[in-house]
Amino acid sequence: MPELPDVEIFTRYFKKTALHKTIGEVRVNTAKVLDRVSSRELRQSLESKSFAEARRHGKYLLARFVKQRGWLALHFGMTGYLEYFKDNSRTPRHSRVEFLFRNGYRLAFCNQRLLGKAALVDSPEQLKGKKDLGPDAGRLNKDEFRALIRGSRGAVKPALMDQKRLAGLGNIYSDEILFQARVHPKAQSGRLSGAQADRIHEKMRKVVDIAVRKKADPQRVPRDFLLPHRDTDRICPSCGGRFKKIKVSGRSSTYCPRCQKKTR
DNA sequence: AGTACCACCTGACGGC
DNA sequence: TGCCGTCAGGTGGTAC
Repeated sequence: MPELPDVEIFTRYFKKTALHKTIGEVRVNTAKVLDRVSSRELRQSLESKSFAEARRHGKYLLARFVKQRGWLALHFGMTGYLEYFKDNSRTPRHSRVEFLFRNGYRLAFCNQRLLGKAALVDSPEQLKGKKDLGPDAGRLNKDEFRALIRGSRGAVKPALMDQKRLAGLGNIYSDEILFQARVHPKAQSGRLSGAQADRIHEKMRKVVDIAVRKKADPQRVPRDFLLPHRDTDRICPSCGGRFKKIKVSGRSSTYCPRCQKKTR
């Protein structure tokens, strides 16, 4: 599930539940999710420390811990989420790493499929450098976006999803943004008009903003979004036509052939 | 610089 | 009921 809006919600959840509490123990249930850090190293870095702040960049959650400098970086893959719960309640099924606070609660980093990652980095900047991440999609202004999107060749959808260009958008929200901007996912990025680029930017800001306000819950976004129709009736809320499903650079893409023409 | 394909994983779902 | 292929909102690597 996790794209920018989801990770934003996770970050807020993390802030509410995990900041300023002493970590008594770190439990690694599935070492596979550790990215270039051993269980031992993770434990030694975090035990008897606490998280002092958390932020998000693209699809990453970053949490700074204190009494020694360092940041925990979480990437959620396709099926990741966080769960904060009381020590004596049932552990979530796919809990891979757990932070056991001294207050008797735990935070679990859950992942059904093991595509998520937990890593330690020196700083958010170091992570951005290491992963070559572009600016966050939620904090990109119109001119930056225009230059970015028109400066790339190939189809517009893979450009939106390219984390090196701009960080945070994935398959679902890229489809949503292009639907609202009325641009075909295979439209050539470099041939977009200034007006089209600006429209995509405007919709990107709008979609991200609303999705976050609706807690990234597809059931709660407005009915004129693509999202609530994508896995249900597949009827375009704008024209009443059927959505089409195609592959665009290997990812399944849903769009409305009547509302989203390649050229306009 | 693009794209296409594969790999990494688990689990749900539909067809037979 | 069971087996099988397909698909899923992630990234990273390879080859062309």
